[in-house]
Amino acid sequence: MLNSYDTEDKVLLAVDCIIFGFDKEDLKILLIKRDFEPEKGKLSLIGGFLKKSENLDDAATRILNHLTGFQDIYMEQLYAFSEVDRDPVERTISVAYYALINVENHTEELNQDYDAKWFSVENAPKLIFDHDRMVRRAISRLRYRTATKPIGFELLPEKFTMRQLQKLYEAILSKKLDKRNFISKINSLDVLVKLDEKDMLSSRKGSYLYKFDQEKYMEKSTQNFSLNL
Amino acid sequence: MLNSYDTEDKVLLAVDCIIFGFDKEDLKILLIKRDFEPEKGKLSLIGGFLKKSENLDDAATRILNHLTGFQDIYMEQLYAFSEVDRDPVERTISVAYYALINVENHTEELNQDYDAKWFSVENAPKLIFDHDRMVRRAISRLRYRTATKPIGFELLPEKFTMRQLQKLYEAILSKKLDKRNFISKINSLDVLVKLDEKDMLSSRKGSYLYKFDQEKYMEKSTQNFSLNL
DNA sequence: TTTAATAAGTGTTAAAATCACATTTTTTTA
DNA sequence: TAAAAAAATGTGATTTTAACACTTATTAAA
Repeated sequence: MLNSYDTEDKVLLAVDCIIFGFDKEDLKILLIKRDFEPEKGKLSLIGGFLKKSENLDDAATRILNHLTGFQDIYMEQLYAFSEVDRDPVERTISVAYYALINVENHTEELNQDYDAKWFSVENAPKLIFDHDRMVRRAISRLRYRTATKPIGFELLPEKFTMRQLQKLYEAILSKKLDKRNFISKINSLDVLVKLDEKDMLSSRKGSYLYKFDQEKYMEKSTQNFSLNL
Repeated sequence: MLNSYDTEDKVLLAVDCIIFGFDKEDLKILLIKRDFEPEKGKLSLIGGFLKKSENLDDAATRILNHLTGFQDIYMEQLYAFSEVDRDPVERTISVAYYALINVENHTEELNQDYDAKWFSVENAPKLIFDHDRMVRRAISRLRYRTATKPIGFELLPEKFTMRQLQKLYEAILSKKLDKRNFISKINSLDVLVKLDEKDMLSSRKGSYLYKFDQEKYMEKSTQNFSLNL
């Protein structure tokens, strides 16, 4: 059956995922050694192709789950990369997504069939194709997101200290923050619950653990706010 | 020649353009009556398909130029829309772009072969497919952009009054602004040049015309800044 | 020619937000 | 019991933001 679209070009649509993780100190990204030509053996983002039967969000979720085993992950569409020669094999447009996860909770479930490893975002290795550009754009989006959504929490374990939360924001924004000012700004968001429990690993005194107030957190995630750190 | 991508699905990649214009009072978008089935006769964004030989930015520019005659227009990629059934004819992913133009300067050069007309963004008509969603997302991006780039200027004639600039920002943000505060914030951006000329159309006293300082403007457009209105 | 009308132009002040900054507390281990 | 280590906590100065009203320049009408 003919239709007016029949003379148009069709292309491959890739989905590449920038997976951010945090391990108490540094912001990391998950990379794999590409196991097919071209650029076999080089480092690459986790990626795959869109199927006709799914939308891009679903494809991103499927690809992430397939290559890592991760489920229920925060993902957001980033940008479509479309330079004509970006993939030497064939004309491919790639829609990048970024995801946020907590390294600790997810490292054991990492699917070992694929050689995925965490790399620090600072001094990251060179990636194939235009994947470096994707990472740079993802970082810049992530920085913006911290100012509009309570996003950083996705990267932390369920219970965490203020210090850890601050380290996370410092890693994302790549700058030092003042402890007292940070705490009062975070508290003013009104999404945290202070627990009676202390974390005794980091100091002799021990530091209080926090978790978020699920309800308030969901509320703030759907609204917009402004957090200037 | 076979390669590892051969078993993957290929899809049509559309590019749809949200073209914002400003006519001294209201923020508008340019729409066309679709002249082919399905949904023939209904209102739609300006769109077309990506060719294998071009990237998305080039496709957006080509499509805009072809359907309107406009050239040298500010465009920015917005988002990829990919619901499986978004286009009933065939699986199509659409990457939306938005553009900003000055209605006055461009209405005469509007290509009359296509039945393109300006519609107010407030009380806009219902559009085909998911084009309404695209418009909503474009407005929200545009609002954000006003806070980070000297973007609004693309929508004004070369010489304009402070009043016109304020009206533009009011239309984009959909709220009233204080005249004195607005002027001082704009001036602090340091991109405007006050001319000796006055616009005598709007009042008996006449109001000074401004243009931008090209050099400073370009500087600020590439940097980021923060303008809270 | 005087007056009425119209939008333009212009500063100040109070309130709120931001930033810089240092000491005390708790606990463990030597 | 003293020393060490990180946690916890508040204030004051500065900057930014927001609210607010009268005077000026000009033209058209009386």
